[in-house]
Amino acid sequence: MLTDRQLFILQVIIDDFIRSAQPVGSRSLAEKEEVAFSSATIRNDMAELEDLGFIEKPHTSSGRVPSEKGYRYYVDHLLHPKKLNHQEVETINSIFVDRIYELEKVVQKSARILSELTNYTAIVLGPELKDNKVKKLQIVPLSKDAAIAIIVTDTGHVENRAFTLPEQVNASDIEKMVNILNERLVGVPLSELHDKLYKEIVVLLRRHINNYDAMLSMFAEAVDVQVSEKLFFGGKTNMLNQPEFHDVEKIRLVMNMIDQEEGMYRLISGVPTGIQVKIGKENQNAAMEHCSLITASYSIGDEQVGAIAILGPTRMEYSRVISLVDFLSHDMTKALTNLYHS
Amino acid sequence: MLTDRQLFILQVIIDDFIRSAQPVGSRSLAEKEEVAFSSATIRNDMAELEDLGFIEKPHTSSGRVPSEKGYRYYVDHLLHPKKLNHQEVETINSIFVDRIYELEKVVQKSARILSELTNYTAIVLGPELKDNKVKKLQIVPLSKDAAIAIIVTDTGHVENRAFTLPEQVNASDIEKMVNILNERLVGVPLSELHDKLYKEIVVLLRRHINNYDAMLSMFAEAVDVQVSEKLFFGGKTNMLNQPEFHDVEKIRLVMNMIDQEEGMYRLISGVPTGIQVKIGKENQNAAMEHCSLITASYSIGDEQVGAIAILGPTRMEYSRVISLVDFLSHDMTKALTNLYHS
DNA sequence: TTTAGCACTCATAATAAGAGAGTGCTAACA
DNA sequence: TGTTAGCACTCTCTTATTATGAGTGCTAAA
Repeated sequence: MLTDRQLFILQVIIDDFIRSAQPVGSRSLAEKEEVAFSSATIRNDMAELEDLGFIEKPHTSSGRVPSEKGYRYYVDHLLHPKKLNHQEVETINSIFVDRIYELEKVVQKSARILSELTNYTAIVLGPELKDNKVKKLQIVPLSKDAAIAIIVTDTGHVENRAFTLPEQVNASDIEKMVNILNERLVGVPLSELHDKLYKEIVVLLRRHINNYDAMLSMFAEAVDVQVSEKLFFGGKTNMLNQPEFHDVEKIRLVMNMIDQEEGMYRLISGVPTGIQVKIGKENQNAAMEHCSLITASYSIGDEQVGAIAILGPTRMEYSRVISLVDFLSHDMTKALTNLYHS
Repeated sequence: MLTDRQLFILQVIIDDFIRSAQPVGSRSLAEKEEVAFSSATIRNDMAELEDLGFIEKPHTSSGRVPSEKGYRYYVDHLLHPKKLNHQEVETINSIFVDRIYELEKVVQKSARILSELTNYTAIVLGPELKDNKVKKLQIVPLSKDAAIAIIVTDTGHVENRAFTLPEQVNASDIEKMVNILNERLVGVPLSELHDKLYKEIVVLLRRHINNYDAMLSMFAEAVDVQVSEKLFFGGKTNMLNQPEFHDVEKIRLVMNMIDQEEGMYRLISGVPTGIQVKIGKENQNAAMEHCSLITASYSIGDEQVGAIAILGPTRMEYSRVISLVDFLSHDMTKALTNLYHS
């Protein structure tokens, strides 16, 4: 069982290491104003903390460094949330002065600003579209055999995709089809589009359109493509500034990870509601072994639709980052809810 | 004046250095099969080449390294274009099996494949849109005061932007407006859109629509936003694999450069027709001091519309990269011209 | 004109010696 | 019993010293 003093020492060690990136020794700790014990006392407690696995020594006669378990305990029990200063609040709020229907821009800007505030890498998962409802469908023929399908959703998102026109389909067929689609599909959530097309629409098309089956399958395919949420990044290269990544070998893995959206997507999508901190190996990913990922979800109304994340070294300013991410996610939820849920 | 032998030696030095990244000495050169002179002879020629500034020594007693001037001469006069092998041709051609109207995808894929073939960073500037012609305009109201403007061009590109609806504008106004816009603007190049709106359309709108001036200015603003060509990247982190960038300081500048699209855009847009090689300081950019940039333009018909670029260390496989970039740019021109210019 | 030979240079690697920060342990102290 | 002072010990890091060797420039011979 840990004494209060030991916990205090653990906390000071971690705080210090987060600041300096240097192993911290008993002597330098004892010299701190807020620490009232002698270096020997601290050494005893350090030995205990090390036995329990909260801190470790890079080598026999060096200061101590927090272990992942130490960070974990720190995040779970020792953290006092850092209050954001006026400046920071201002900066975050400035994200939302933009025209809010330009959702992509807002999200993009969030990522940029968050990375600038933290000096880490920010990743924002744009709001999920599957619950967006169709506002308008359009087919624009480009040539004899190609056309563009356009879907506008109630949130102002526009999806478009090219598809091949079957033969024997003429302009009036297309017009009829667009009419039918709009009559029947406006208000339908994107996630149900495919089903509706094949269950309800197919019947109507059969009646009115030549070669309806080819046309429908082409269109459906165009529309069906996974409307995946998009990732936005800020400060992709910030990791290069961290002293623990002064070694090119270490950085390569991480940079590759960041740059290859797929892996990041897997990591970010499907985070639980609220704030989550994943430290080092907890990320279950070799590239992230020396990184921590702090995520926060945001919602429209009660439904979680996206996430914000900060990727930094395990030696991260947890307290400050958590506050920032928390604040932004709430702001985001507020803004989106106001917009789409009132 | 350089003798043939000196030029040959220069070429072998550069070829060797490109392969090994190590300064090359007279002895190791003399040992090569294709070199028939003694190391002493080579030393004499090297001294000459150094006097003329084509090669230099990192320090007094090390082998020689090509200077920028050396690379320049090499690229301009010594290069024998490397024939692409079957595999490479296949790979590049595979880019164009995709449905060609999915232009963004094709361009994206080009960047990826080019970076994989070269192990450098590939940048592709998507085709310019300013000569695209309007195929269809659409306004989709989202709420009382917001709407989405959509422009579809004849190349299948879809631009969309949110804008604020002025008060006193009702659904029938919008419908009228869309009709007028489509009647008058289909076939107009995007670059002339703004002018046409304010010269021809404004007159018509005045007659038919409430609050036409507010509506027009809102719409025009939405439509006016610079439809800037988009950059696509492949292998952003490939630079990390280059031994000359094993130092984090050096890499930071370059990575920042790559990541901040703006600078890259300035560098790539406005390249001349055909292949261009910019070596080191020729790029006029501190971050690119140790990099070379190989660019090739591609066209639709006779008109240059975009560019392909490879960014690598000055110690780049010029011969191979030039061939690849050249081949791809011609393929691209062919594909686009077939599509849009026939 | 080319090449062999040789002294010279200088980065790199290996080795040794100190300095210093930090530890663990013991014994004294409150 | 918990805390602290003292001290020997460990181990990294820095600096100095010394080979080692690849490579050069120069001279003289072929």
